[in-house]
Amino acid sequence: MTSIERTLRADARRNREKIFAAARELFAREGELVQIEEIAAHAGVGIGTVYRHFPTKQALLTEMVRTRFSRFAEIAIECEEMEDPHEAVTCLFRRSAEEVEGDAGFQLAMMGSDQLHWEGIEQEKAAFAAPATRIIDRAVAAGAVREDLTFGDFPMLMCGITSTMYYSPGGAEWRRHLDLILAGLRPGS
Amino acid sequence: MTSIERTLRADARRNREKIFAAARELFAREGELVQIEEIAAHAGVGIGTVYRHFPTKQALLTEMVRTRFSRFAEIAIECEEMEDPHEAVTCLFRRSAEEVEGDAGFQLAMMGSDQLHWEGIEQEKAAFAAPATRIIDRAVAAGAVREDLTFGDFPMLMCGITSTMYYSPGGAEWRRHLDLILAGLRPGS
DNA sequence: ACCTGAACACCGTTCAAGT
DNA sequence: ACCTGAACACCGTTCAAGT
Repeated sequence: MTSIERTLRADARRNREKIFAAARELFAREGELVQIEEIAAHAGVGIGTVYRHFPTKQALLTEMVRTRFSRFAEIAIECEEMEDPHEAVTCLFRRSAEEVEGDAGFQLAMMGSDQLHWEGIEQEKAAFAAPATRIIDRAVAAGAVREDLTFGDFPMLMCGITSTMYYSPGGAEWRRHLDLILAGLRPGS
Repeated sequence: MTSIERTLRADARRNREKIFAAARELFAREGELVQIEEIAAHAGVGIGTVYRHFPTKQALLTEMVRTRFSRFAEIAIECEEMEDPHEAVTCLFRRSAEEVEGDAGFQLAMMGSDQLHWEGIEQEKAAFAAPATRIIDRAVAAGAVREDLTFGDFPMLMCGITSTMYYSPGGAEWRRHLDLILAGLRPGS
């Protein structure tokens, strides 16, 4: 709980949480198509209350992406514990992708994670980048992946996989995409 | 020139062309952010005239994507002429990607090329699919790429590469993405 | 036949009035 | 302090009036 949330009046904090939960559910289902009025209705508050807690629609969505994204650091840390350097890399890609599955809004966010759209989650990015970089560097050092692989490739490739999820929803087509990507990481290009 | 364009009054046809040219330029530069009013102003006509020629904004954009996309078939046919089966595949990916470069609107279209958004270009898709399928099947038969590669992988992978172009504009980062993809197509996964 | 732009609809955002 | 929803702004789309 942040200090802002701590100092909120009890009813205001409940409202904030209801708005957040509604937004999360609807954003996951409908992506950027969610309307503020719909979120407000679903949360049982007026639109003005939504704007009191989140200055813009974008700010609300960013806040949700932040919480979702923070899971990535945990995943990376878990993958890092794997013995085999190559399996750790595979784990990093696969589990990150699975985390995005089923949340259209989060997928959109991941597609543009380099972009201005999603400023404000720098801290979460850094918390993920540290273990993820170690995983990739270790695999490079062990000769388990192509020697020019860097952490910077991760968001780029993730963007591609996520695009497949978003534009070919429901199916498991993205797993095929992932497999081809992983094949491309093998050493000796 | 389609039969519809042929039967248009001379001034109407000129207007249609001006609208189309304006839309193409602005869509390439601004993507989906282009406003109809801006296109109309740039073409020197009223907004009503834009709607007379194209029933919706989406229809106008689809029409432009259609002309852009028709280049893909030509590219595929040229790539097919290459001696080396593997080089033909590389050519197909690289030149298709280059065709999309520098046109933000077209990139958006390619990202969702499987999707409803871009219905109405089936004919152009088929004209591209035929030579592209031959290129890929030939490379598979020659053992030049992984044996499970199919034409269906092309739009999926293109979607990924195009996402990198769109979300990391200007840079050549997408070429890195392409290189990793191509590496993933090598035989023996 | 075709063109025009005022008017309408929709949705993000603001703010005066209420508790 | 916080909540509410009518009102505003913006942009896609329509349609009555004009040539």
